[in-house]
Amino acid sequence: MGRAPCCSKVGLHKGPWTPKEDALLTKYIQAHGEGQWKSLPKKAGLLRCGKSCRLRWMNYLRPDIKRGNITPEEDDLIIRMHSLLGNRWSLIAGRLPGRTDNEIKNYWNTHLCKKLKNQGSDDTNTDNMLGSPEQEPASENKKKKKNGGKKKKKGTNNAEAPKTQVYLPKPIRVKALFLPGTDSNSFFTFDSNSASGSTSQEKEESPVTKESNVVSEIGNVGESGGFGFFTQDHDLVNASDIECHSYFPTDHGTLQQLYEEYFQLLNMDHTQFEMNSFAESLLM
DNA sequence: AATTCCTCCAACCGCGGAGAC
DNA sequence: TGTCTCCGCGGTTGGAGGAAT
Repeated sequence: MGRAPCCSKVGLHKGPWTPKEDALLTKYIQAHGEGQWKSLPKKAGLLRCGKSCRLRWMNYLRPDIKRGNITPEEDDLIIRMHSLLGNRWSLIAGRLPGRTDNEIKNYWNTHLCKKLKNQGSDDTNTDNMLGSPEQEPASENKKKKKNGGKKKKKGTNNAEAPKTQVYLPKPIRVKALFLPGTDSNSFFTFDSNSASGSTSQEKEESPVTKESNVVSEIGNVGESGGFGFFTQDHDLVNASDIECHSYFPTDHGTLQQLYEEYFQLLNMDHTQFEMNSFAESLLM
């Protein structure tokens, strides 16, 4: 007995948005701000569910949305971020100002997946990424569907696809931090999470071992648009303020040093950061 | 010109986390 | 502590439009 779709209420519109609906939504949000999505449609005079309104606003109507083709620089960044983070579209989108997670997800599924396959890269196989589930391009799914394939439900394919053993605490969403007075590379997104959140199965392997793997993976990222890290005092240090601001350190000694610094923080009982945070912080 | 196939992307669906109660 | 509601995310679908036959 599944949950009823949020738009199942009789009389609510579904499908493409009309210019009139867009105008109503935009006008309302400009007057009252975002949020309260549940009650927003009623107040704005829209026959839509709140979820639909949120999606429309976030993906298309927001004034800071950048429309148009993905640039080669963005393309490159998406590939590198994806190799590190897997299908964390919102995190990747957070690194690309004006781009939405939906847009990046679509772009990945339609362009990059294909491109990387043609290049013989294994990056399309997300099994080796940080906890991302295996994923096929949308077109592949569609072909399956056309051949009589059924919609894959979350959590129903565990028996078929063996779970990866990669340690991955589920991240908690935290708003991106904007460090004033610097360029767009200076903002910094991180996840905070308790390292104790892992399951007994996940604990079988030492976090040190797994995190070391992540560090070695970071080493493959190559140059990145700046990064930041935590100091012992937990201050954020913006990479643009330090010498190596534009390039990721590629020598293992530096990486090892950063990793050890991170691991010390892990051992502090009041502040524990998950490995993803570390990896992300290095990327930012 | 008609039909089929393929690609792209806007939008929907279901799930899980966080916070309120 | 358990339940409920809201929000946000990732996966998936469906249709429009272009390309190929």
